[in-house]
Amino acid sequence: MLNSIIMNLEDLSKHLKLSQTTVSRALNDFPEVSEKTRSRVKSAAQKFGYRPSHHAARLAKGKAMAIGHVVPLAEHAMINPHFADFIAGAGDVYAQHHYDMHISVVNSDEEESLYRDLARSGKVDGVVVHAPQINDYRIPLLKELQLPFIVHGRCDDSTPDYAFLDINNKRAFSRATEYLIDLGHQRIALLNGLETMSFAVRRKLGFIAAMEKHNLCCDPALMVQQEMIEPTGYAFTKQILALPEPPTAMMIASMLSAMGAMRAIQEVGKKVGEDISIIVYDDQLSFLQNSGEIPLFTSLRSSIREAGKTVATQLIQHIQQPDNVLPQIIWDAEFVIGNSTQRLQH
Amino acid sequence: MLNSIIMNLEDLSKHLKLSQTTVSRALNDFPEVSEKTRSRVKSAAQKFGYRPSHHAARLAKGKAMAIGHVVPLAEHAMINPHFADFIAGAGDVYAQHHYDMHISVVNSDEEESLYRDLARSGKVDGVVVHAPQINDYRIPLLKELQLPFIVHGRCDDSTPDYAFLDINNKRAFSRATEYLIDLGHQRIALLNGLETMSFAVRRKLGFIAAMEKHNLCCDPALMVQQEMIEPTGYAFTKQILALPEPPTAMMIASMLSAMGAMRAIQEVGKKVGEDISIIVYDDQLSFLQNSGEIPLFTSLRSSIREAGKTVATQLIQHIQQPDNVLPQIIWDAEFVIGNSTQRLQH
DNA sequence: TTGTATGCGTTATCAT
DNA sequence: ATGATAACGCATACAA
Repeated sequence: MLNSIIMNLEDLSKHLKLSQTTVSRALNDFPEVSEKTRSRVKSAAQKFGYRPSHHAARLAKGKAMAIGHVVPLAEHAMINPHFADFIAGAGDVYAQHHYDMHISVVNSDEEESLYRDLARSGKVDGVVVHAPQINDYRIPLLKELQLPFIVHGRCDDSTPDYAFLDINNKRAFSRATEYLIDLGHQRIALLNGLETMSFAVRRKLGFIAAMEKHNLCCDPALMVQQEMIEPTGYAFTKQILALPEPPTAMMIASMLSAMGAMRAIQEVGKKVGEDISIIVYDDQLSFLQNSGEIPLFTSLRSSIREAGKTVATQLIQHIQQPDNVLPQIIWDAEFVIGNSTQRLQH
Repeated sequence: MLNSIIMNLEDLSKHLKLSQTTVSRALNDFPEVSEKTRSRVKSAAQKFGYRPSHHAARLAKGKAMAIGHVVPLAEHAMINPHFADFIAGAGDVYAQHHYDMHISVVNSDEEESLYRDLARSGKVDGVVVHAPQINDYRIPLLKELQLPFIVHGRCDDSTPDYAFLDINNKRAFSRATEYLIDLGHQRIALLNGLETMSFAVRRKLGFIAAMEKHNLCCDPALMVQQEMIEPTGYAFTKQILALPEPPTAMMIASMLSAMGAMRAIQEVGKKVGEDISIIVYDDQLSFLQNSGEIPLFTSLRSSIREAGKTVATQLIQHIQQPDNVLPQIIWDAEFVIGNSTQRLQH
């Protein structure tokens, strides 16, 4: 390959003594081009390492062939550990469909302006909305801008129609809580995520529904909403284990929190499963595997990477065929029995 | 704002009864435009929600105003948990400088082709090379393609000149190992990362250098190279604790592995710090904080998010002023005493 | 099956 | 201080 020369379509067509049109058609696999010409063109392109100018092609076509992801992030804020796996799944799909992935890291106060720019500048053909909030302003904004989008997660139910992929978090948590109750547990703690996140609200609703159905009380001292990381899981678990009447079971909203909870439990000399039962929501992050023949934790699980794939696929389909209306998808989390739950011993 | 209409430069200039040239100059803050005209143009642009077409501007300027990041990823492979924090740091800098971040997820076998496309298509003005390997083919490739790049990490020393930002991993590990030796430890385990990664090789070199300096033997049974995640840390630690002569201290290459090691240690009824000392390399991932007044772990630490910022800054500087040659930067990891190390008890 | 001419929406050059 | 006109490098409607 002759990489010292950078060729454009004009150079290449002159070299081949063909028109730019024909060369363009040959490279883009138009059917009317003769096989002979096509192979001649393609091998020349290969030889010279020709690649069409991205921006020229996009300008001519009027399509960005790119999807945007916006990551709101204050200076010292935590970046959501789920993000990488979601991106990996979505990025995989983009690559297959020859779409580009455009990621913007942005201060919260500039976020609206960013969405406007994304829509009007033609940088992207659509966006994925991450971390939906209660009553999220982005849904009406994106509708106004007429920029195709799909939400990973859900806003509250009062929000008008929009496309999303979400887990049935309420059902997942009510079901798992009932499982603990069936095992005889009555004092059950809820280690939840921040309640600005709609998934956390739904999980709490599911938890409460199960408890109330069985006439059990939700002790506020056993419930917390906080960032789902190891240290917070550790601290809260330490705290509730020191209560006069500690819980015998816990519902935990993430693997990272569960790691912290486990550390706290072991530190006070108790055993997960035997002395205290745990069910954890497992997003199957690639670096936090809860697998094996019998997994460490009894868990609710769904793959966030698969979610990324599905969201990306749906959005691309819609962009390519706008009459193909974006769906509302709700997945049920899988419930997997592991080693962290046992019948309550008396 | 009137968002129903999408205006381009021509529309806007006609509305203002000015030439496109003047409008463009006003919006791009050229000095020759009168203040009166500029403010008139800008407020009209604001009013109509005008944003210049991204691809048209890029085509005209001949610059992509974008930086690429390539994430090689097989179907079921793990995505590096460090990636998100690095991206957060880099993305922050891109936003400040009005650069776009372009991320490609790619199968390893298509990676070379992707780099060629990135370079020739003008999609990006430069790339960040992640996870450098021993004798990494990407360095000569990117040089051949004349695409500006900077490596996060380092290849082996035989590789010709290239720009990078790396930690002095060898010194970090030799220093920390010596600290353990000074505390009286002699049987020290090394829980390292995969040895295809150059940082793991350097860390091992540092470990061995310290041990040999003090005439201590590096028992192969106490050393492992594996993916740095919780389950592998757990399994290896379980294994070495069951040896007839278990180690009294461990050097661990990541926080995730250390979480696993801690779980194994607690499970056999021993205490981190008291019964076994641990020093961990802490990349300060935002979701794995090892902070507090006295941190849980004695650690070597450096912020991967800061690394992302610095790498991005350097690359942008070089792209904007190519005579501003890309540097080779080596940071020393900070050594912080926490609660996981103690003098060996006899 | 191939070629000609034009458009995409900017920025840059050269006038005025 | 402002304007007319020409790139930028493709894709595409229309012609042959």
